[in-house]
Amino acid sequence: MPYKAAMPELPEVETVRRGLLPALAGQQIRKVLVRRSDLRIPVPADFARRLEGRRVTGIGRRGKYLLASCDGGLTLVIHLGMSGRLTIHGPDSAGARPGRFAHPAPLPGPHDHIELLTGPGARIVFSDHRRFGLMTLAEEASLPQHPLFKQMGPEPLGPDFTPALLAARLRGKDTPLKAALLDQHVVAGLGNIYVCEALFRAGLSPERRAGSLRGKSTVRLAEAIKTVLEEAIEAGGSTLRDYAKADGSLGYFQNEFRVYARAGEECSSPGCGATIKRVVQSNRSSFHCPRCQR
DNA sequence: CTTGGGTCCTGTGCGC
DNA sequence: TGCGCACAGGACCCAA
Repeated sequence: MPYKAAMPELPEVETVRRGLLPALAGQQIRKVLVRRSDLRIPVPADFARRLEGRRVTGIGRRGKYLLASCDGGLTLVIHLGMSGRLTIHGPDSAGARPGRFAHPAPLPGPHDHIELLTGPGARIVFSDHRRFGLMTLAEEASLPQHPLFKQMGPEPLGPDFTPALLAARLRGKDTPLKAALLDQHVVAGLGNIYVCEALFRAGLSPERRAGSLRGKSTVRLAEAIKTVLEEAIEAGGSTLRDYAKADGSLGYFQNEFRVYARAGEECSSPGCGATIKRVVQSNRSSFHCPRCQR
């Protein structure tokens, strides 16, 4: 099965965050265009009015969500869903750096739903042909209580994410490990690709009951999750320097997948020799090595 | 409470 | 060459 496009999971979102920083942080949002408001969560009717004139003070990330802090305590919340893209355009004249910005500015495409204008010709375009993504606003002070974040699990790259914490999150769960790790309430930011890859690196079967992990397995899993995410961010960062779009889709980490989309290929583990299998769990493909992963 | 399945959306790639 | 359909999947929603 050929690899198609990068799905925005934590590493891709982090790559987008870093790519967006120089174009948006410190800038004033002068004008907001909402061409379509029927995203996963409807864009609020007062979205443009509340955002226009604010200065972006920083860009953070929580799980797969981007959080653009604006002055006045307002936060622009962005989720890329499956197919969301943020493209940086302009500016028109001074400062345009070929290869860094997409230019000249094309006419808006049918899936360019929201534009943030930051200067003459300078803008950030949010496009999402499947409209699984969203853009909305929230008061920064109330973000922890926001429905999107209130129940969200720990950041896997945060200092709190220890094997003990992971063990506590998985304890008592009767679901397969695959489903448990896809659940954003257990750990934030993992999607199908990195769950597959982390489970391979940890030597754990995606069909293993989540509550059955003990000591060393939990340690291996927590370390595998951190390692695979860090490696993917590193790969994304290395390509971001060279390409125009802050969409996280041009990373080379796809070449590093050891099981994802590799059904039928030989396991890359030295001396294993088994064939990578694809099984369907929760209507999602799970790729794994039946010999290395128990 | 937990768990699992359906659903949304549209571009891509395959078989016939 | 064109048509129809399976597939990709993040996260919400609801039923059991």
